[in-house]
Amino acid sequence: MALGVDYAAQQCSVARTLEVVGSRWTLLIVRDCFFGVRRFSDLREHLGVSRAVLAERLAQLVDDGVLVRVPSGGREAYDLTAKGLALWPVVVALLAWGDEFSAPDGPRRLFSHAACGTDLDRAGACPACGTSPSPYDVEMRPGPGSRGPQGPGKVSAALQERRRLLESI
Amino acid sequence: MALGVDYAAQQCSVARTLEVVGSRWTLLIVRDCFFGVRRFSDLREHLGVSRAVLAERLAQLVDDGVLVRVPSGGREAYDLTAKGLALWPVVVALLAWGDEFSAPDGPRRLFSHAACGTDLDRAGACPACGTSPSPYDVEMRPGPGSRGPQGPGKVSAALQERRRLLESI
DNA sequence: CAGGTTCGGTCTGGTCACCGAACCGTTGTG
DNA sequence: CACAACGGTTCGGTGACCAGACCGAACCTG
Repeated sequence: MALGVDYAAQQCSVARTLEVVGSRWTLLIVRDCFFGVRRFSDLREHLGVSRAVLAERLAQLVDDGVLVRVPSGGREAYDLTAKGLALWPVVVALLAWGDEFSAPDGPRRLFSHAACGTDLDRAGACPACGTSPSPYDVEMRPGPGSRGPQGPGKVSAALQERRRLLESI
Repeated sequence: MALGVDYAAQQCSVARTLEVVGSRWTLLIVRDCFFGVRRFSDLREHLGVSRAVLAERLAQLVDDGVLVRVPSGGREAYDLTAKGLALWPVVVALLAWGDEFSAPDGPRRLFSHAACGTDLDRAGACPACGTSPSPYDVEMRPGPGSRGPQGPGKVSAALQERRRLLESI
């Protein structure tokens, strides 16, 4: 991780993972990528992170093979790679814990299996199908804990719509 | 999180969770608690974190209800609360990702369901029973990626033994 | 093509978190 | 009682993070 980038002698896989995604903002950037935020300015608007840090994190994530930088309509965009998509269970686990202990009004977002419409359980699995759908097959919509868009920006507004994960905003 | 503790306006559960466990070392401390490390000096020996930071993190985790401080044989110890135990899926998800992408020799540790002896899958579920066992019912042992104790300390040595999770070292 | 705007960054100066090392009070132990 | 181990706290030094200024390239706009 940044923050004194290495957990030195740690061989443990948890530490190895945190070296990649353990820095401040990194996992929130990854989360936003799952939500379809792909552009520098959109990430900046939605996260409120400083330009310098965002640039550094994106470069690091590209370096680590979590994201790829792709030109898109004359501008740059960042897409999750297979390695990045594999972080979905991490995001789900963090989300579930936050929903359970820090969301008194209930989840702010709900996720459902697009194929069958069933809401996912806390582990990210579809109770009806008995499988854990890929994020491509997951739909997101506001939940009871939602208090409307959190900011005035177009990204916050877009994330209030029912939408498919990974679909570009 | 420390590191400029708050993700400000972020209402998202992922951000809320990271405010609690997103600081450097925090999740490694929690991981060690699952492994049975309970004492200040043992955590320090195993993690190599500075005294000041460890003290601050432990105090914060107790404040946040993830750990409880309990006297144990005249000394202090830290135990996971129910809220802390609920972080098991987060640790499992990070572990799985690290095993998949940063462990060329295979996992350093393997986990099995104590009740039936079956190895857990990447999601932390028991393929034989079809359930995700509580960490109390999980046994840990060295895997193919293990290169022996990573340090000379008694904690590193103890973690090379086959042992039940959460069992005090 | 001149002038302005948007985008995706880099640079800078200040602040705050992290680090190693030293210090300190309490609790066993010989 | 001397002494060590434990669980911290305190203290400079270093480096990460922040907001804000600056900058080059691409794209309108007239």
